[in-house]
Amino acid sequence: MPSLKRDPAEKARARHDAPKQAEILSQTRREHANEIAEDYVEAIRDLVAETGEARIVDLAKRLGVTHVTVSRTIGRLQKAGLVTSRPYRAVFLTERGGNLAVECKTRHETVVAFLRSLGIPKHVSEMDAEGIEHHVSPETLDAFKTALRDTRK
Amino acid sequence: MPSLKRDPAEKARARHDAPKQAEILSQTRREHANEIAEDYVEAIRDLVAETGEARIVDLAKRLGVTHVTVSRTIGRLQKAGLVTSRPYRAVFLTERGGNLAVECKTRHETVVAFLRSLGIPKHVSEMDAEGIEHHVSPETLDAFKTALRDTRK
DNA sequence: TTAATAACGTAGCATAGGCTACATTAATTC
DNA sequence: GAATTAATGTAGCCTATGCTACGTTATTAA
Repeated sequence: MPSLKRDPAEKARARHDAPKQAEILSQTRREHANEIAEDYVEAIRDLVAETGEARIVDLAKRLGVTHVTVSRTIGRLQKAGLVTSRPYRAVFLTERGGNLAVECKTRHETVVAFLRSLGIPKHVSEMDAEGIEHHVSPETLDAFKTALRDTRK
Repeated sequence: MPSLKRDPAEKARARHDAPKQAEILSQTRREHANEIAEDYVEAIRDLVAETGEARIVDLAKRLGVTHVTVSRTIGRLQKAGLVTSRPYRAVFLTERGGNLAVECKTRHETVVAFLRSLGIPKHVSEMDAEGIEHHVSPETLDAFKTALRDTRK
């Protein structure tokens, strides 16, 4: 019968790596909060590069959500200082938003190139990179770049 | 002055890859829904292996959230058929939950081993793997395994 | 056997991120 | 210049995932 108050020895063992694991998972959750911001600034940057401006409808199409969701999220990004927006006008990146976008873009490209270098097909690389890129630390990104250099040699 | 109805040519260009990109991002969002389930079944599996049962408090400690969050999530996992639970009792995995846990564990270990093989330090590998593992397709996982085999040769 | 306490449950709040339905604004067009 | 329509905004709903505060249950210990 499982007891409500467990053997302290077992508890200690169970808890041994718990704080460390908890910290890792908390960190991963924190990263997730940034994923959407990164996806948005990347999309805004692309649209501005392609058409000169980022309209809410086009962001909605590119991100696969409704314009309502985009509109609300843009409000949050504006509060976060990543974009500027005025009612019924296009959205643009602030300097901070632009820097983040560039960082995301290069990181994305590195991850895709690295996966491709492992022989993974293009569409799979693109798909996986979209999820992976938000969880790649600078150290790991460097390791990817190094591996790419070595492959090309 | 930005116009509300844009040049159709520019619009078409902007929208060119939008559906594809939207689908990728939607898929990534869908994956996210499974991430927490995977983290939970892994934690439950570990606790059962270590102490014979998975109590809510211990899950809370390991996952870095309060027991309330765990309790509610366990309810969802039960509805999803991944765990069994009764009030004031420990949580256990169903067969499906167990299978998922094993799959997650081996995938996690593969990702960590692969990152380690790139020269990335242990703690960084563990940290990044926690985020990356949920976004690794079977193809990419195979590529990781192959790369590991080649490294060891 | 009763009191203490650890574990768990419940109520209720917050935020993020989705949605539909409908109102409003601004650009185009007639 | 008025009508049309695309783009945007607003209201309101949903789920998931966090939380605190407080009540309840079950085990342990006095």
